[in-house]
Amino acid sequence: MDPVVVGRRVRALREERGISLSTLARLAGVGKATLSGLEHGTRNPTLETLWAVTAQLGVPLTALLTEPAAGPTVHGAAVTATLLEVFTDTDATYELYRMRVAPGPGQLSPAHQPGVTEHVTVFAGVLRAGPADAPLTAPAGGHLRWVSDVPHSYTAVGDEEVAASLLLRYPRHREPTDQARTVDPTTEIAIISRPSQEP
Amino acid sequence: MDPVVVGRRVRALREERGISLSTLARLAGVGKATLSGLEHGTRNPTLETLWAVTAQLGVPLTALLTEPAAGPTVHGAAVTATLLEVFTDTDATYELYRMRVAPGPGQLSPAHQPGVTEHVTVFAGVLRAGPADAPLTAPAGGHLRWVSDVPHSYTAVGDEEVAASLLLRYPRHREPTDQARTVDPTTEIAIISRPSQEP
DNA sequence: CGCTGTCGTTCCGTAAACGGAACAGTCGGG
DNA sequence: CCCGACTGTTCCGTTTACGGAACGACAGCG
Repeated sequence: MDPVVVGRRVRALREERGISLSTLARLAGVGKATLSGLEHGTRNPTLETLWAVTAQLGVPLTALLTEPAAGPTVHGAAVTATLLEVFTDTDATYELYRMRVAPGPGQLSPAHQPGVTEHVTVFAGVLRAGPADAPLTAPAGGHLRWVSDVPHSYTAVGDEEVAASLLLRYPRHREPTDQARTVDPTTEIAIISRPSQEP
Repeated sequence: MDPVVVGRRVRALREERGISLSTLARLAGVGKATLSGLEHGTRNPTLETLWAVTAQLGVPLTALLTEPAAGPTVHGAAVTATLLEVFTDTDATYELYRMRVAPGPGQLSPAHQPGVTEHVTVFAGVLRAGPADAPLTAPAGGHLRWVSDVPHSYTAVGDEEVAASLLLRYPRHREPTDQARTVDPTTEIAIISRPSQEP
């Protein structure tokens, strides 16, 4: 792990909050020299120092050291999705992904079960996604939503990689499939990136 | 964060692999005294030391530093938000939260830095949120977006608790060189929702 | 112009984290 | 028994990360 990367992230997080190095050092109870060296990557910070700084920034230590893939990640032709959270509600099951779409020819995904909807929030780049016969387009900051019981596509418009969050909503209608539709992330992810057998 | 907890995890990981303290110290290239003190929590380890040890154990640093069960949760009057992920892009830093809004009187949050936008996807319930003087409403499946450089509110409509995902976008700070003002996607969003001008 | 405050960096003495060596304790073989 | 190889802990000199102070740069104000 590169201490320079850690330092850049600390500085970025600090500047986003609009507080100065001196102020953050005082709030975190560390010396200004320590914080300055930490942000430049010229020091080899102590766990205590990192903890004090990140606690004041309100982020977990993971935010600085997030080199490994936190969750199960799938790679498709153009789409790379990381599962962030799965949770069930009274009437539906939700899966929240962080998605990246590489520029190029895009990717086609098969239909989901009836009633499944997808909700995409675009962070960066321009994304064209939705039903294969009528895709929608959204720039950074935009939002897309469609019923994905038909084949649907994901395509990055332009040369920039698209970053987005993808929410899949599976309505709870009792599925008597013997295949024990579990909440196993791997099977769910497989649906996204890889054609699965239609029943 | 308790260094004793970190030490216990290191020792547990090491013993799971059936290797001795001496050999791990030798493989990781750290002194036995360092590793012993680290496992006992009597030292305040350096990032370099932690990295060397975890690399030999084959686990990410987060395995030692991640909080049990979840990230930090922010509790407000009506809003409970847990930070899921922080990631930085070329243009901005994003913080993705899972948010719950309890029914009843809402909650008012102070303004963020200029250019910061919030993106909310509602999973369940009906949410009214946005700038305090002009909030927006979205049912389950809906999506809200606003520029949060003004005080903004979160309110659950009805008796049902609201579940949603909240994305905070902090654009990278670039001091206003108006002559070099390029087509920044943030600008478009700002115009749509609220014309934020320099004071 | 100086005065005053804050910005971030650099200098420096001190405290402590570091690696190497020496330490007691344990196991198995000659 | 003795020995050697090993365990993990403790001692110690060196290295270095630490916080405080001093520094130059910049901005607002009289």
